Amino acid sequence: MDASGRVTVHDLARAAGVSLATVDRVLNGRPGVRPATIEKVEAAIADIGFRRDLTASMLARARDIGLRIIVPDGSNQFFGKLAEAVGNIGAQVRAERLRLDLVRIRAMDSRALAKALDDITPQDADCAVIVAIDKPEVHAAVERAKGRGIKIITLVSDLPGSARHGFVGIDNRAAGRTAASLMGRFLPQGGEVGLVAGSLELIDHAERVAGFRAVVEAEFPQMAIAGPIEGQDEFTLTYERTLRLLDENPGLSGLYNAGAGNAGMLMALNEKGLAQRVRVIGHELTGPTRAGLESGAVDVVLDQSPEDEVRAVCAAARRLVLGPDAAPPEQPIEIKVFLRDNLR
Amino acid sequence: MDASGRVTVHDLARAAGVSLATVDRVLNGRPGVRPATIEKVEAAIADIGFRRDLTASMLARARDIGLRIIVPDGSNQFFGKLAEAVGNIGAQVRAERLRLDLVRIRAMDSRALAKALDDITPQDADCAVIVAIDKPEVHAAVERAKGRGIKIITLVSDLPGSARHGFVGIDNRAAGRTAASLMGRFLPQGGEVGLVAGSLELIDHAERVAGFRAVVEAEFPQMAIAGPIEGQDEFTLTYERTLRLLDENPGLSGLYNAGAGNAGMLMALNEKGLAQRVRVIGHELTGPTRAGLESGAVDVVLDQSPEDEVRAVCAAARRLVLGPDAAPPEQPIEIKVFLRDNLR
DNA sequence: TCGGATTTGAGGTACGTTCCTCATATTTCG
DNA sequence: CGAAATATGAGGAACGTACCTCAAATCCGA
Repeated sequence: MDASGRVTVHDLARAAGVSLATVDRVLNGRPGVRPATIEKVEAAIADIGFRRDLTASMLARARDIGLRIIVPDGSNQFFGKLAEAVGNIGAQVRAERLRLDLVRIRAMDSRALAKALDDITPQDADCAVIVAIDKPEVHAAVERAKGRGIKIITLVSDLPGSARHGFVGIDNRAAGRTAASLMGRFLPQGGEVGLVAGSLELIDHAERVAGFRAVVEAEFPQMAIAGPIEGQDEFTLTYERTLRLLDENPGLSGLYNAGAGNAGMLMALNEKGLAQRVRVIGHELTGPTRAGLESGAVDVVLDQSPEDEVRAVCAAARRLVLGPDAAPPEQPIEIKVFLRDNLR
Repeated sequence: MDASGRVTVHDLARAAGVSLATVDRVLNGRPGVRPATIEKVEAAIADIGFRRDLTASMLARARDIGLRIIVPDGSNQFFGKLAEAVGNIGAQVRAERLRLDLVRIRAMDSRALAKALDDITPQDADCAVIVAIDKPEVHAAVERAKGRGIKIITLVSDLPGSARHGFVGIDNRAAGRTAASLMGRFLPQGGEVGLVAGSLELIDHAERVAGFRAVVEAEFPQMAIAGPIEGQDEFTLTYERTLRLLDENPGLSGLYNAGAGNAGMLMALNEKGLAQRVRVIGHELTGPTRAGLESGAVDVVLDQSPEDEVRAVCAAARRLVLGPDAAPPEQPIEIKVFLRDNLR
């Protein structure tokens, strides 16, 4: 240890009894080092407690870490906010040498997603971030990208069973359970609750619905469930199907929307004059849900903060590209619970 | 990857028509530069969009930013978690050249706090972090520390009207309002709710109680409030006073604890066999509240994450010591809402 | 044991800033 | 106007790591 108290690569080389060049090869995973030597260096790292100085490391590599973030396009408010968050956080992390570039593709189009992945060269980006669709062509494109040395992170929607390097998003089952737990307490003498989703073919929506169901069955047997209806996260479709749901179940006392079509659902509710009487729980703090909270039409919004998610993606990418101690340890994105009273 | 479209101090010097030395003087607030020259440099900064490269900056200054974090001692579970968070986050941010050192003093002892502040020399730390107590001796000590060039950040509990450089903590009024909003929905046909606090002389507790009251009066007139009782955040006192509260109000259907004495309150509740019947909302996710959520004795916990707060303190300190773009923009700590179903 | 392949060493430059010294230019004021 | 005070410039050495080149040492199989 030198006078500054800081353990440097030089100290490490001395401690391991090898040259600086070899230490560098080990630290940066370059080839041409015998396993025995690698072990010697790693032992020395643990021994003297070496930790790579990230500020120096970032400075020395003299290049950015590039992330290509692929976000579905369309009218979905949440993905709009996500894209916006990429812009905001991107500006902030530029000073830390992370470069975020955003690409938007048609929603639910797995071909377009695969093509966007194939388009990425190692020159473009070190890391690809995708909102996954669980289809064979996507799995294949992920494999190919990995073959080119590109790291893959799934965002919001995971790709189970694939070789992606990491996932950033909330636990959607827990979100559904939380919604049910609140709804059950809101309706202590029971009642009928309508379920709304975008599509049960979207893994996150399906998981929320399943979580909701599980808690209702286990803990609130006095509650009945109507639906789910599926509105494809589109305004008009969600509006129409909600209207029908309300007509068919005139005594409805609660509504849980596990999907994104909040505006349509709320319009139907308003039209029926039920906005204040029916307890409403929805997802994602966007224009319509925020307005709903403020007017009292919506009671609770469960939110996955796009900003937090983008930040987590940045941390994960740093970790993947620079090594495990380049970022705070991975921690799951938390589900935020908003009422009118704790809105920012 | 990028052919280095990077704007450096050299570019800045050229653009401003001054030397590198002068740019450095302006950037780091060193004396001996005419106002007119400073303006010239600042104009050039805006003009060419210069942003200081923090990785290089941190590397070059070759010293850590030191934070002295002063946390109350005692049986309060939350401050225990806060101290723990300082340890954890401290280990993480060492690689970013932040040095956190923790000092614990007797809780509620403003003299001890003032002394701890006076003990800090500029060699020890660049920045002092305190859980403030609103007393003259603390104000005075803050002034003296500022005089020595030490930055001051208040944590959890602010020091209104003082010269502290920043505050990190939640909006406690909003927390109280949120609790009331949930409680009101939990008891749609009204009922009596007991209020518990540590001490109304603690600003944060008082604000929570006030927020709770305000919402109940404005929106849930069918609800009645009993208390508040004050348990000094101590186990036995809170236990005894809760028992008395339950005896005097046998029909109580809700309990809101704005303070930290959750263990005592829950023990009383259990002893009366009311744990499942009474709706309970408390603060801070600690051992007792977590157990309460899991057993069903507690319905909701409002939490200010100590980890988030320590991280925010680090960001604020960086901003104070290195300049405004050394950290993400200041954003308030959010109130987290936990039910059993979204526990981590 | 030789020759080629692989592994290791030595040393340098670069990254963008901070902080230093010393010299020179400019301003201020008696 | 001249001397002292103040502003500015020029240049260089860190900070700790990455990445490069070239040479030397060591390994391995035939």
